[in-house]
Amino acid sequence: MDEAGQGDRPDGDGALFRAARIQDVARLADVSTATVSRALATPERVSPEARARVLEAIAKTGYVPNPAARTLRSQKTYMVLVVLPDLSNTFFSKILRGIEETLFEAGYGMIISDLDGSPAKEAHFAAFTAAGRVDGAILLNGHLFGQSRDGEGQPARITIPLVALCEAIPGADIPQIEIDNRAAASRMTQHLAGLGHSSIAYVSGPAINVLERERFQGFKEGLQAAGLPYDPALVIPGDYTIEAGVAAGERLVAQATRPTAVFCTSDEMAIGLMRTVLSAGLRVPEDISVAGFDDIDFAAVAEPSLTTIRQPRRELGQAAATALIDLLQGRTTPKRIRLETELVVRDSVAPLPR
Amino acid sequence: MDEAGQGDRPDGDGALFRAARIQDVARLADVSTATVSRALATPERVSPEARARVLEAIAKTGYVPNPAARTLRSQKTYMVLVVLPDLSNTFFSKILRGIEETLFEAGYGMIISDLDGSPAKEAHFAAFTAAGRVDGAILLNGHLFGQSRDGEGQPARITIPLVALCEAIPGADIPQIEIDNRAAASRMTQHLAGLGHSSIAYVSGPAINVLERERFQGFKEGLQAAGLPYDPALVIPGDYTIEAGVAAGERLVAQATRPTAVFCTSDEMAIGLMRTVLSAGLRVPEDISVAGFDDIDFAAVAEPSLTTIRQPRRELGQAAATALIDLLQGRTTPKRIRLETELVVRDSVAPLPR
DNA sequence: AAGTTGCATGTAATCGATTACATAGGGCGG
DNA sequence: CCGCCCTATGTAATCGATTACATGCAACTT
Repeated sequence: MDEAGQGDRPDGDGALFRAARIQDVARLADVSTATVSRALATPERVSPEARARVLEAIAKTGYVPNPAARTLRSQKTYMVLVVLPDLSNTFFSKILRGIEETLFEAGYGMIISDLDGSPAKEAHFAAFTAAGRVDGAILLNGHLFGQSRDGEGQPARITIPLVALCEAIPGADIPQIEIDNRAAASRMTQHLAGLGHSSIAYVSGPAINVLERERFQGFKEGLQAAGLPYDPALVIPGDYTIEAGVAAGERLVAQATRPTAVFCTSDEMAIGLMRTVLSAGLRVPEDISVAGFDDIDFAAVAEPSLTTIRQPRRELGQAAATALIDLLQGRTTPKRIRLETELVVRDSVAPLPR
Repeated sequence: MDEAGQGDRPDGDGALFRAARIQDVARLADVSTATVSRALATPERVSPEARARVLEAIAKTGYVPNPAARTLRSQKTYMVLVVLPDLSNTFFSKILRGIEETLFEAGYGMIISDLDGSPAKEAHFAAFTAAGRVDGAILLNGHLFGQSRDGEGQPARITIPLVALCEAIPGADIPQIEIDNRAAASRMTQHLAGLGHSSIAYVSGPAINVLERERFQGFKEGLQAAGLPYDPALVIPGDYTIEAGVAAGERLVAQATRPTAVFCTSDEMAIGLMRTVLSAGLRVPEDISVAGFDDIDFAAVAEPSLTTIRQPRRELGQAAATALIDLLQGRTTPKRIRLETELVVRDSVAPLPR
């Protein structure tokens, strides 16, 4: 054994505490460190007796393998990087929870990077992955490291498994987990049209965004399916934020002739927009119907409650984590996973009054 | 398809790509690995010439120090654990952003643990810190590892620096970063009373919660300062969620005699409550004034917009991260940091009509 | 009975940095 | 001119696990 009482457990005398190492466990169980390691990693390759002694010694010492040492040797970190554009956005945080849950169950930890639109951070995290700090990454930001959103620039040389979540990354040969944005947008558009609305405004996301492109496509398809013409004048630019919704609302109330329905491509925008048009004295849905997208928690308690498209956010996170874990553990995973959305009908949309 | 293609260096010859190690840099700069290490960690202890050669070699090779090796030897991870009760809650996610920002600037990474009320996860993360996976932790959950919220149980032996954020941890000798919940609640109560309300309901947080205790105390103090009696019948139990607000609202509308104002201790509850009372045909604020707490983004666009207490969430996160970094780097930090809140007057509260 | 196979285990190399200690050389005081 | 100190640098130990390889032994084959 070590000097005097080896590391001295404090339970009792308050001596200095030193975490147990594999060596301590090995000594206590009267086996080699190799056997301890095997008892944990590949129990079937160790005799039941040895295993029992090892487990007992581990329980007694409170041994926890040192992750740095383990990583250094095995080149595995059991850490996953999650890259997202805005941590403070409700939409992402529920997805994160799904990710975290699943990773946790599989024994992985999660490191979060809020890019915040900063190229410096992006470079940093690219180096991060290159340095072997994580085994894999889930990208929620719609583009690869070092590449701008429109696909320009050299993607950094990342050699670890990646998974794209929500925003598909065009041209990247990695699994994509998403919803069918086009179909969902089309469905909502047809829902509005089916209620008699023929003048439907569309509040967009950022133009470069993949989601936006798909939803916009879906919007146009929906119009077409309903036999309505597409009028570019009814497209109001937005960026998914509450403020953008407020701005869009101001633009609407200022107009002489107004659409009878507005399809906002995020609930935040829908809520901001409703707020503005209500303040201007219009009624929702009597004077104007408003639809959202995402079904965030506040959609159900907005005033009026918001008709929207529900995205299974938690499940999206879980699916992405599962896909990544599959890759990390050498299994295969589908290149594209699409989860179902749901049209949630509430009070902010009404039939066009006669 | 892994071999041959993936893993080999695209720039040029297609030789196998292997991340540069300190050895490679040392060779290229014609110095020892010790000098490379010193050139990075303590540049002033290396001659300018050697430093220049090292930096050049690093640029050329794209060398990034292997964190596992560094950690193993130096016992520093440059990682911070953030423990929080609910990742999907808007309130926390904005705080997280403040934390992440500050940690990032100081060269630290962030690992997030969403406890989700699970003791198993808690044990896991306690082991996590014990295993030296992080240098320090920020606790947003109001209690120490292994200790239930009411302070029972042995706190796990955590030997790394900790900081408590938002929810002070009674009895723990660690820096606490928070707002003055009592003063803020008292202020809001007096605001309501000052508008003529003498029957003010209070929708509480979870009873065991430290925030709740302080806010409740502040509520009672505010009543007293305004010369109003405290009536236990006007206290409605809640837990900060939208659903709790909805439930509280249902309870209110069912009552024969109603208070003229309601102070909800979270914006989520206020919004849920408003929704319910509005649906029941009451008007806010004409029939009943509603106040919230936190000033989340949706407070400003609620219908009506919500009078509330603004917590500087981003700054809280930044302050906690700064305090922790100070501790990690051997500096001292105040035991208690209190950030200012602000009473935000909007439309959900009105003077008591004559 | 000799040879083969395979299991359980131990020995020691290894991962890639940091850092304690050793050493060489240059400047300076006496 | 000698010795001392200080600076810059190199050598090698070290962090704590995993794992390639070696070994001993029992069981099984022929």
